Amino acid sequence: MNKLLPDRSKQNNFFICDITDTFKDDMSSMEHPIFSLNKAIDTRVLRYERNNVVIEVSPSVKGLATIYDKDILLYLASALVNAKNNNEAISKAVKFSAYDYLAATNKSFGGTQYQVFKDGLERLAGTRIQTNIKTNSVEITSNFGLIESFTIIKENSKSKAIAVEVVLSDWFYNSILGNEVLTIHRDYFRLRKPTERRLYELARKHCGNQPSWKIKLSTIQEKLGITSQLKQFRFNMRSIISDNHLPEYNIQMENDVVTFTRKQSPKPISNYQFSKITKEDKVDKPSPIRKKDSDMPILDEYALARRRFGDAAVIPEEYVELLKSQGRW
DNA sequence: AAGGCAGGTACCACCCTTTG
DNA sequence: CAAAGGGTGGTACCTGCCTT
Repeated sequence: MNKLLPDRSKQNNFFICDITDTFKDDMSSMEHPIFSLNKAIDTRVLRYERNNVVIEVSPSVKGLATIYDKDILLYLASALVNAKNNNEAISKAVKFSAYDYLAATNKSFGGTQYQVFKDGLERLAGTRIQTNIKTNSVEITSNFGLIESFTIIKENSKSKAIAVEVVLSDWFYNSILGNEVLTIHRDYFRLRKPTERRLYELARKHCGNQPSWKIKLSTIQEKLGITSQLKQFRFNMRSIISDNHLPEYNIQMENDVVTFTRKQSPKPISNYQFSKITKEDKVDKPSPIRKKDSDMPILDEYALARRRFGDAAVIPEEYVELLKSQGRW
């Protein structure tokens, strides 16, 4: 019987960068499964091709980064975004303690957790992504890791806290500078099954604030990155549906069509918080999205707004007005 | 063909102990 | 008491064999 993990968190919200969605522009509808759902070491090369854009995810000998390893990136994104919102200086190199990470992501503090944490860092650093995204009709092939490097610093003087310094890749860091922030429900970290975690991500992204969203079972299997047979996946889906653990969304399945519905009525859109942007913040400051030193593809405001308010949702006029007043629309 | 089922592998939580 | 480490058992995805 699959039970939710205990809730150890005291925080209400968790800000993340939705890093699997940062290959924007011509790839806006892409949901490439970058992270492995398999618990066994996964050394496959994942390849995705669409409209002459090729994305390849290659593991190191340690295997592909898993969906659990992604927690590290979520934690880092959260920490950086919070620091940025507090007007603190941020950089690509981030130092933090393993204990803080475990606490923030609802994990226990057993010795194995520290080992798992270290293995996760290795997989994150080892997993390489290669893509040939075109910018200004120049095709550039770039190859980068999920994180650039990491250093474990053991402090044995006063505390035993294991400090870790992670250097983020440009790709990830720029997505934070670009303010690509969504809030995920804290119960995400209580989801035990990798499949459940991916399902929540998909629901969050595609269903958003819409009342419902339908997708074929075989399509969702592909988007999730599930490689087992369809019959096996169908069986697993039934058990996930009967568990009904996903925060914010219900799932139903009929004739191999999966339907997501909101658990509660969506928040009134005028109360929707779009990543803490207020008029006061923005008017006299350049938009972080338009950072000059950002060499990543710039998201257009429309795509950004669509992301915030859901693909089919109407973008609130006041938000459009806000953007217009800043010359960003 | 399609579903049932068990085994492999690694991960994670739980419990307990050690360390400062 | 908080932080870190170790051992053990449950869990999840995938694979492949077996049954219907």
